[in-house]
Amino acid sequence: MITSFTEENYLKSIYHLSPDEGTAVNTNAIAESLNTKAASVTDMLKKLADKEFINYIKYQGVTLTPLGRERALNIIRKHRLWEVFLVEKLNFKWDEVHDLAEELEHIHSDLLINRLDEFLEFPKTDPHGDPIPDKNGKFNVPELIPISKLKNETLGIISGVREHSPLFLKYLEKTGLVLGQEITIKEQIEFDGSFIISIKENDIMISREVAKNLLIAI
Amino acid sequence: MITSFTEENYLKSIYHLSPDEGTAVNTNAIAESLNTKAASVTDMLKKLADKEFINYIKYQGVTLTPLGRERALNIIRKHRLWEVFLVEKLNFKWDEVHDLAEELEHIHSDLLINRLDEFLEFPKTDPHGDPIPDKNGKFNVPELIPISKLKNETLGIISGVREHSPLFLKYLEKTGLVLGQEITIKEQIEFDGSFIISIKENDIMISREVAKNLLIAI
DNA sequence: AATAATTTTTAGATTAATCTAAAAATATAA
DNA sequence: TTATATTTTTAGATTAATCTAAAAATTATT
Repeated sequence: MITSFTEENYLKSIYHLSPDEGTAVNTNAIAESLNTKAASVTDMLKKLADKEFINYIKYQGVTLTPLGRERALNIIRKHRLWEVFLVEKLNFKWDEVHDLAEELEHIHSDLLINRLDEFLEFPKTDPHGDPIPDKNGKFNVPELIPISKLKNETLGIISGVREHSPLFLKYLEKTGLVLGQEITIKEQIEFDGSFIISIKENDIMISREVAKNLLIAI
Repeated sequence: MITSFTEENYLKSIYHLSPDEGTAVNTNAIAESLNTKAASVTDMLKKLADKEFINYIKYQGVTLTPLGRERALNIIRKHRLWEVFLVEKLNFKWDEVHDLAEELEHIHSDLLINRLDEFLEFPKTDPHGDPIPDKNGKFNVPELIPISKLKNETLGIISGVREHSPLFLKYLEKTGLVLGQEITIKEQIEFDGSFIISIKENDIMISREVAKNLLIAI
């Protein structure tokens, strides 16, 4: 079954908005995430339901069918592998690759993406630490915890982000908060929820907002 | 000025159908090359003329404006660089890359394509011997001559093809008629216009049809 | 449980790209 | 040079994706 770029973006959006597999996703949430209107979403949901990519009951939101989930993961796989390519081979920064990957993810060829995977030596994560599904859609969800939930004196390695905006990523880069960096949580300031963490022998302060969006492997 | 995939395919088609810059291209020729109908072409020509990519006079065919030519060459540049990438880095065969490059050529980013160009070490030709325009749209047209126009005892190097169908390319590959291969024209058979050529100490026969589509640098 | 607020869907348009069929213009041939 | 053939354009529909405005359904609140 052929899918248009638009359909693929809807499937991806529904996937990303599902906290777990069974929970239904709202029309409005999809509309917001795709910068479109609820009426447009309803139209597309009917179409995706016809094609058996989603389970759709009027007014009740949607869930992905196994077929829809497979397709969504295939697109996410492509997105993340292209991101690795852009960063590893073409020297893009991690804050520059998202929009390009949004285009590249829609290139329709499993052979191409599997060759790319091989060329990149089967990376397990993308430049933001997000896991890359293998050709069968399987991937490990690493157990990452936001700094905001960690206790003082915890030692860990920066391994992912919850927020992918270029502004946030550039800030992290500038501050040395890059993937793989070891840090220690020193203390939380009660007043505003900000944190003092130590990184490379220095103590630095990060806001609660940053702490919530920086993921650590312990 | 943003261009849709469709508009880009029209520009590319018009470029490829212009034997030289001044000569107008017919509506029907475009329709045939894009597998569409003349009525659809007329509609699109009006649009491209509005956007100042082409000079269009009703019933008189079209030529590219400098802007249209620039855009066409930019797409061709992308197409050919992606083909090099697919062959050199992802181990595709020269008969497998066309359709993929048709998709990849529409990725909108000059930065990406310039980085790719650099990564590939600024190739001058694609896997079929076609020249790759540089970032300013400049390229050398190599002087290539079809075997069918060469005299006996001419020695030359296979450097391009006039026909890009996978069937033809696979045949060439199987027969050892690959880019860079040195050959000598031995004789032409008057009866059917076929040729006997020598390649790696062996004499082989190729049809007139093949001889017309195999380009040689002398 | 009735009312208010919110969410979602329907109805009816719009735009880009396409089509078929018919009309108009151009090119070719008697 | 008139008639015929071919090419191109116009007219009017169609499809995918979108929109606004209004109606319907669901959820929240008194």
